[in-house]
Amino acid sequence: MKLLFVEDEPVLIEEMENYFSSHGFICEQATSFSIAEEKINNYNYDIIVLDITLPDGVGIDLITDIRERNLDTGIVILSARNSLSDKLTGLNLGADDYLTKPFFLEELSARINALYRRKTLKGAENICFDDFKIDPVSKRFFFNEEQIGLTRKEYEMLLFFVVNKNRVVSKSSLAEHLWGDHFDQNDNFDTVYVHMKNLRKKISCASGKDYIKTVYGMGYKFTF
Amino acid sequence: MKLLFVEDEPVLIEEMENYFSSHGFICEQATSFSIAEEKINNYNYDIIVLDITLPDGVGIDLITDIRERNLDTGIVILSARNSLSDKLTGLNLGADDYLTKPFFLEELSARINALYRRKTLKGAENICFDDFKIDPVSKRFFFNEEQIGLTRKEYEMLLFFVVNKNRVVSKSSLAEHLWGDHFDQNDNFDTVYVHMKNLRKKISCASGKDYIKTVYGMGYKFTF
DNA sequence: ATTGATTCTAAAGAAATTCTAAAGAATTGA
DNA sequence: TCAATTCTTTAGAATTTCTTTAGAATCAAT
Repeated sequence: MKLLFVEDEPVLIEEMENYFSSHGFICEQATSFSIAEEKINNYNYDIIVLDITLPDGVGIDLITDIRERNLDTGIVILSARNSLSDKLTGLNLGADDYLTKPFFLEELSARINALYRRKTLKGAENICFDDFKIDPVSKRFFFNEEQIGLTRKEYEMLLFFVVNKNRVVSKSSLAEHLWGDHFDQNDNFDTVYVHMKNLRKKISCASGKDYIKTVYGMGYKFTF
Repeated sequence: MKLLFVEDEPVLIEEMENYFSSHGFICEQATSFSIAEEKINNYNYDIIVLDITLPDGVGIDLITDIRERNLDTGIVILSARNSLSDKLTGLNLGADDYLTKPFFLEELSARINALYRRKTLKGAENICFDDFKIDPVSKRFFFNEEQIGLTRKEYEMLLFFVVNKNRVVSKSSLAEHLWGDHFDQNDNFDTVYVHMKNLRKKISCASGKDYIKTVYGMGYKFTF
């Protein structure tokens, strides 16, 4: 679950990142219009929290970029002005929700969670393969109705593999997905290896099969 | 897949080389106009990333050199934020894409991959010949839908042959393509021979045919 | 604070790939 | 034909990449 915060106030953006990353979201920041534009055009986010007053542009203009790129991205608008017209323009352009500054993080959280629920509930009730079932709402994983306890990283990893089934997933893109900005190219893949090991073990303990193949020098491939 | 980075900022060029070589590309650097010119006139690259502001010349002037030499080379221009006219001239002269500095490596990556896809598949999803199929996205090779596990060198070698089908490929250009700068003219071709052997074996094991003919004293020729 | 769970680091060992070297086969041209 | 050159093949050494383990650091909840 990847969020992007577009906001120029350093204190607020830090607070949001802190709060949501500690609540299990993978977070990225964009502190200006131009940064936001570049990120939006090159990545997919599940939800984007968008301040509409930015030093180098009007946040609302980003909404069309977002919608062009991915119809499924949730958009929450933040505005200092409690102006009805901004709100309406934003919602008309395709924002999903609106919040007036100042606000409590808990309120933003409630809205993001609601949006997340709407998004995940919409198409995908449960993801099933063989005797496995993934419930994206409760973030749980089952084998024959028996729950397999996964940690957050393991769950995110599995979901990424399932979404990219039958495709070779490079370690870099896996790491980028799991750690976002915070994974840097010079880091080694030690932690990726460890999480892989643990995830594989849990899956094969339950089913006896190994669904994730290693593609030497390329990455991993999940098939079912 | 061979890239050339033309860029005079040492930090940036190192970052780019790091990033892309760890993502499976073969990379070379040119830190000045003159070096770039020399390389472009003597080697072929799949994609050239070209900073247009260089200490000893204007990068745009290289575009015509590149186009004269090889119509198929992808060109991505890097430019400072304000110089719109440069970008337009570049695109008019035959660049394929441009990127404004500063940028995220991931963005450059997205564009290079897009260009690569456009180049290698030109519309079609996969490259096919006889009962073989190459999927350039996941870098896999199939015979009758059965995957043939190739190592990276074998895969790059095969792709080079397929791209140059019906043409005699010299060992030098093959080595040049596979090892770039790191292959030096005094090296012998022992490893080329070994990889050839292994690639041929895998192909003929699957199909019973030998697609790669030896042209004594010249090189190899791939036909189908 | 203490506990327990998760995540990360580091290092050793395994496995796959890549390269080296050397011997033998094929091709060329004198 | 035969020497020189070029290419093929093989075996194994070196290197790179991946797995596994154990324990340290971090985080979360009591």
